Amino acid sequence: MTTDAFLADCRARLAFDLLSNTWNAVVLWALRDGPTRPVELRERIGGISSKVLTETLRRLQFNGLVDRQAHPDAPSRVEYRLTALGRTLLGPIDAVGAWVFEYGDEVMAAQEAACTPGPQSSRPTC
Amino acid sequence: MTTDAFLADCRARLAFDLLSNTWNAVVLWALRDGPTRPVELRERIGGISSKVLTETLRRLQFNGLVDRQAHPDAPSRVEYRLTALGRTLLGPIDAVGAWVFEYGDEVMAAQEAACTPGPQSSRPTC
DNA sequence: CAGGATCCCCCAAGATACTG
DNA sequence: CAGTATCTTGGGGGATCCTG
Repeated sequence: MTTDAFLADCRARLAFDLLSNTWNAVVLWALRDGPTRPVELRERIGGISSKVLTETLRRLQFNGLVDRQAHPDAPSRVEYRLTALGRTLLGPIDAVGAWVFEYGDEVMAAQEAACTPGPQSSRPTC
Repeated sequence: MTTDAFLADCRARLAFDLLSNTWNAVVLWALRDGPTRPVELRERIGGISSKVLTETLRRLQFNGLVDRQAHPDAPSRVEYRLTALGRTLLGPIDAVGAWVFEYGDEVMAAQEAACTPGPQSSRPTC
């Protein structure tokens, strides 16, 4: 369904660009349970630097998917949360996530099968 | 649903890595209607160089999502097609695609709204 | 704690040209 | 037409240090 035109249709690639970052989807996902502070996010996610996290959040903000809230009283207390728009993206993200839990093994198997003469994977070592 | 752990769970990020390329999803999509030759693919997709297309196909092949078939008689006749595994990814991809057709405008609106003082988007001009 | 400023690396992706 | 070989580049992403 949807449309046959991912192809050359610039608009259609928008979403892929949104998910074409290492961290965008992960951060969105990490925000799914409500407003969260950066520290919290970093703990949940693991392996993301503070700098990159900030960059990612800014990017998501720019695309209207995430909302920044500086706590009035406390100085160093900030929270980020999904916007209504951002929440709608959880569906598709979940679809992708579900796929991995079902077929991830097959992909890894295929990788190893082709590994001896192997070229480049999108994530060689894991 | 699925799992809360995208986070630090390496395996969970596999799928995102698969979709974290500019062309992976697009090419998979372009293959949805059956075996296709490279030329055909390039025409359908538009804006992809032969080199990058080949790279992408190799990558998808390596992950077991795509299948290469050299035509026996004709020399320069090759076809690529989705494997069974690759076909299962069409679902999630479609979910993402559907999302864009529903909410793409809102994203673009958000971008323009923030455009005057705007930082970087994942696709500034389109 | 939030997050800016720097420096550096790497590689996906573009352009171009060439072979079978 | 299919595919490879080079060369180049933009920018994502890591590490580190420093501030309000």
